[in-house]
Amino acid sequence: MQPPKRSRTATRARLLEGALDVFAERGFAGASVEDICDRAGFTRGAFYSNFASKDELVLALFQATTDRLLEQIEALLPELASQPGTLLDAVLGLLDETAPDQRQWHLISTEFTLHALRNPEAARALNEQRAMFRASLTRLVAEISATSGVRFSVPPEQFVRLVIALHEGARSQSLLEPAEVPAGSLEHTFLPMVLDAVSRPSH
Amino acid sequence: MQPPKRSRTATRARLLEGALDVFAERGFAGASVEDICDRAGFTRGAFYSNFASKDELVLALFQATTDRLLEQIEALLPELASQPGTLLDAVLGLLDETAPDQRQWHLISTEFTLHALRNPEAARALNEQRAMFRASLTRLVAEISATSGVRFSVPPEQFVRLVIALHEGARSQSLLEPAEVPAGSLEHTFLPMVLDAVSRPSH
DNA sequence: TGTATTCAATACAGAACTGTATCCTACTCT
DNA sequence: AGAGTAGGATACAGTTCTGTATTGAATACA
Repeated sequence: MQPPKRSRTATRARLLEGALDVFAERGFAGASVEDICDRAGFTRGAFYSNFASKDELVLALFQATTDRLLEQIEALLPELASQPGTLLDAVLGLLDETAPDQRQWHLISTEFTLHALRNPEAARALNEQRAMFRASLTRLVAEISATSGVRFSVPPEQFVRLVIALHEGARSQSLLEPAEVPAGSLEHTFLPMVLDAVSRPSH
Repeated sequence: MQPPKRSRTATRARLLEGALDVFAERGFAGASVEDICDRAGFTRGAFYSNFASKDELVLALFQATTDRLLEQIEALLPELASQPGTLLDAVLGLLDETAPDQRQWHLISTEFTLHALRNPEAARALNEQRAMFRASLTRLVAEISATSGVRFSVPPEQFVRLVIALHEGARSQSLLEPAEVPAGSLEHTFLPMVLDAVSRPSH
């Protein structure tokens, strides 16, 4: 069974891709279905042939983005864990490399977070994804700290939560004032202090 | 010249108040002018008699909220600076007391931040407001650290940026998972470590 | 080669939204 | 009391949006 020349999955993918761009530009509620279709080079007919509604698109988009993100992380993990370098470089590197376009990713994920804060179903999906994300980071932290013989005085997941919170808050400032707050500056000046405070050599 | 029974400024205020609620519930683009008017107990006629457009309302709302916020801060500053207590308690207390309804304030300010990231004019206004906000916090930090005889190894404003970034990132997590991340927990476990690392007794 | 099916384009209906123009009411001031 | 005016309600026009129904083209299959 050969795939038809115009494959269904390909147009779905292009629609999702277009939605990502348009949502980043105009926000979730501000983007019309037609905007998304124009961006993808289709008409609304194609859209409603692939998605039941705009809401369904949002969840599908989130799931697709999430899946890709988690795949990337799993691919990067062994490399980062084995390579020499500090724990912080590995963790912050992972946060950055999984989101090559910082600005777009920040807009999209913040938008979706707001959506989740108003929509229980979206909240469940988001929390699930974030839990897996934290789990990956926590594993990375655990491995590196184990090989370098360091024990934490706080649960590693708590530390991961801190890193994520600071990273997201700092990214907001960096995007608003790129000149005053270079990307990563807050993390790189303060996280080493925390790491030093919570870590102590094992034995 | 007595003010008319239906004062212009009062309806403006009620419209702004309604806009705050509705924007928090449905987002900026998701809220219609009619929604806002219904909430405030007026019709669109009153709205367009007070604002030129929905966009103008957003800026006005931001300015009004900002003004009130800065007033509150200025009122709280002397009290916090003089009262006994740790520097962190004062700073975090200020952050919390200026936003009694954490959830609504987070939704609104995040929404406006996204708006600013797509709209240079809004970005200017937002950055200006945030700069004044940081200035207040920085002054508070400077006063308390001076009276307690502590010097910082980093610029105090940098430290304030850290506190804000962490606070905002942590608030997002707390709202998404209230049970797992109690409000303020990340700040209270990690900020003391940073404070300890950056401060040293003067002389 | 002819038929059936799948997918996207087009045309359309109904709703909602913004913004305007007009009307009405209530207050002010003389 | 009566004229003038300010502020808000109502009605309306024009646009835009979502979602559906129909049509057309291309592919699979017999």
